[in-house]
Amino acid sequence: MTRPTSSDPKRTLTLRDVSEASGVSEMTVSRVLRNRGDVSVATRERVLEAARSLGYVPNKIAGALASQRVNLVGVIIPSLSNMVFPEVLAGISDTLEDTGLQPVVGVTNYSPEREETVIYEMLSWRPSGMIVAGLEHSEASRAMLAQAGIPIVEIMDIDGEAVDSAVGISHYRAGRQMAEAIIAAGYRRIAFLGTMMPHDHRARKRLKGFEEALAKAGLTLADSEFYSGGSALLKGREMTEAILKRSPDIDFLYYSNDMIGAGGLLYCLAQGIDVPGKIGLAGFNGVELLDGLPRRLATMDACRLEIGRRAAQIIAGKHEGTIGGEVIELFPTLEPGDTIRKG
Amino acid sequence: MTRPTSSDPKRTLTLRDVSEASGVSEMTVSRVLRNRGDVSVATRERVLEAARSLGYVPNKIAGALASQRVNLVGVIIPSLSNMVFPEVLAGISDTLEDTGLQPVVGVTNYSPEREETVIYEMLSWRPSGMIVAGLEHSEASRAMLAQAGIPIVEIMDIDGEAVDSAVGISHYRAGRQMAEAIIAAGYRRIAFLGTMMPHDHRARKRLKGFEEALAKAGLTLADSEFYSGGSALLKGREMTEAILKRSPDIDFLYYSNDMIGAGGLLYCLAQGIDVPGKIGLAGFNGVELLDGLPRRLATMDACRLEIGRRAAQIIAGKHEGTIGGEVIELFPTLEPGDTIRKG
DNA sequence: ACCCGTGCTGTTAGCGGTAACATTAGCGCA
DNA sequence: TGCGCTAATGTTACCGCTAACAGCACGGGT
Repeated sequence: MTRPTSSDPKRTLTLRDVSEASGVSEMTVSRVLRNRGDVSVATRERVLEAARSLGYVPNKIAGALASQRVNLVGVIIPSLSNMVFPEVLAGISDTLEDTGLQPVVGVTNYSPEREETVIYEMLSWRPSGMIVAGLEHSEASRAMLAQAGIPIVEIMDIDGEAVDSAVGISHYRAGRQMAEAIIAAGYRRIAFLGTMMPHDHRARKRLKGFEEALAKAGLTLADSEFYSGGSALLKGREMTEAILKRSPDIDFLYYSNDMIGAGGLLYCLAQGIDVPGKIGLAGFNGVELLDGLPRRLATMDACRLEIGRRAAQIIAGKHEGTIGGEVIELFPTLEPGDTIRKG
Repeated sequence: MTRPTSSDPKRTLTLRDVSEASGVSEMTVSRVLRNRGDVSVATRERVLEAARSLGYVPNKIAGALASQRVNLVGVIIPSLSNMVFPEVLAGISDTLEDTGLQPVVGVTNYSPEREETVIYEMLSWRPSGMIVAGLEHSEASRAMLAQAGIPIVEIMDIDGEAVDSAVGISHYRAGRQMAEAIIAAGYRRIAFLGTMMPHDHRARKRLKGFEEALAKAGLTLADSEFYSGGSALLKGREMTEAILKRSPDIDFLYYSNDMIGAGGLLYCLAQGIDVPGKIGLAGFNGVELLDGLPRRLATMDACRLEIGRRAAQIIAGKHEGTIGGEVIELFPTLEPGDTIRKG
């Protein structure tokens, strides 16, 4: 109440103010502002001018309530602190851009309880659709999503049952594929390094596929190391040091993500270890960061941008009409980089 | 209309459904669901049970319209694709967590026009407060924020005039301080490497402070290199190579962010250049990533978590009462790392 | 002349909640 | 016994906007 603000806004403006200022009914103002229905050029100009000069900002809350339409799409992801979800988001925003829909992000920190809360909060705003990372949710979460009566797209993963639609890759198969490539390249004493976050289902599925492919070749994991929290690059370095000290005969290190893989790579190079001759390395994700490394880490692109795009398309499409769940599987490409022996 | 969903939800539920199911008035249901006012234990139980079994999710749109209260805080940032804003966000979420307020993120991609749109959209949901990165906005943006009648906090930067409140550091002084430290360490042929994004005002201010401090010591930038887009780590490497080839007598490289600084560091180490003996390096931001590098890059912590926290506190506080803009300056600490000669 | 379509504008009735006030029952106490 | 008080619940009037329909002037076809 102290600082002066231009043209004292004691009360926030409504359609009525614009209507009075321009001498037409509220309804006509509403029509002008939404570009809907027929309005003569003259009144349109007059209304726009009035709205602009007053600094009117429509109240979407009232609008949404009256029209039963909300241009929001809820996007629920576990974390923002690694590069993977922002990239999915970018794909979503791009695609939603020219549909009038707008993404609203919620973060769960890999906690199912938190996810439940975030979904509940999100749904209470009656969005036009929801994009949720992963297929694993609490019973209550699944129920809420199923009941919501809006298109739901679960992303990243397709190894499981979707509530409605799904777009993603098979992490299980991604793990297998990487294992097969490693075995084909002649590595035999293979170790795994990853997170121990119990709720990173996708990392778990990759490991499962990986181990099964090893088993098929008569191999088992030679060693493994898990971490949680902290700087991934540093953890990668530390875990690599630890595992190589403990099991010096290891000839391959499979990391659950590129960031720790990069840490491991830097460690190996600093130690003068022959990569990929003596030890091979591989990560997962295809993060941009890797381009700047002294040597290109083998990895597997998780199709993040594409996943975002497809998910957004589904929402935007159903928004227009079609009903019915669809599951879209994308196929990651193995990028051998310079850290797996050729052939 | 094809897939079966549990207990067919043709129409979405309202208070009335819960009220009928539990035999009390809508008002009482509303009270129970919001924990407000006196309700007997018996009816409370009954209502909760009914709500739960129906799977009722309240409609916040209607609630917000009726109560003229929205528990959202708009957060507008230029980008999600470098680690800095997610960290600010983390600070904001943490602090908002137990205030009943919820952040909603908008991304501008460093475009003032986009920012204007995002602010407009955001305000049209009548949030309880807004947190906006930077002090530079279009006239229209500033006007909208000023008129909104809600607490506004501009973050990251304090070199300029705030619409309402501000929390941040002086990038200008941060640049000066780094220059002084570099000069004090005995470096004289100093180059700058950074983005050429015309809208990264904070990087610009750092450079300005940096150059002024050089000037005071009778120095000027020996060379400079700019980039845009692409993998920052890779760009850092490439720019470093380019600048060192062009100006081999450079003895210090000041990077506008840690990511390109890290790329430069990796390049120098790979080339066997004596760091910090022959060439010193410094970045800006204090990103976690750096912990995993072979050598710790000199940098300056931008207080990102703290900025987020303080901004959120201001919003939450004003939400409760106080009015009046406040400007909080935080002071980044110089972390010399291992890439500046000692004294 | 009549009717009907078309272009523009206004009126009415909610959307699904909540603030504020009204109502009722039950109780202690003078 | 009757008053005032509190606890528990209900009633009414919106919140700011939009869907749906109504009104009206004008013009052209028949």
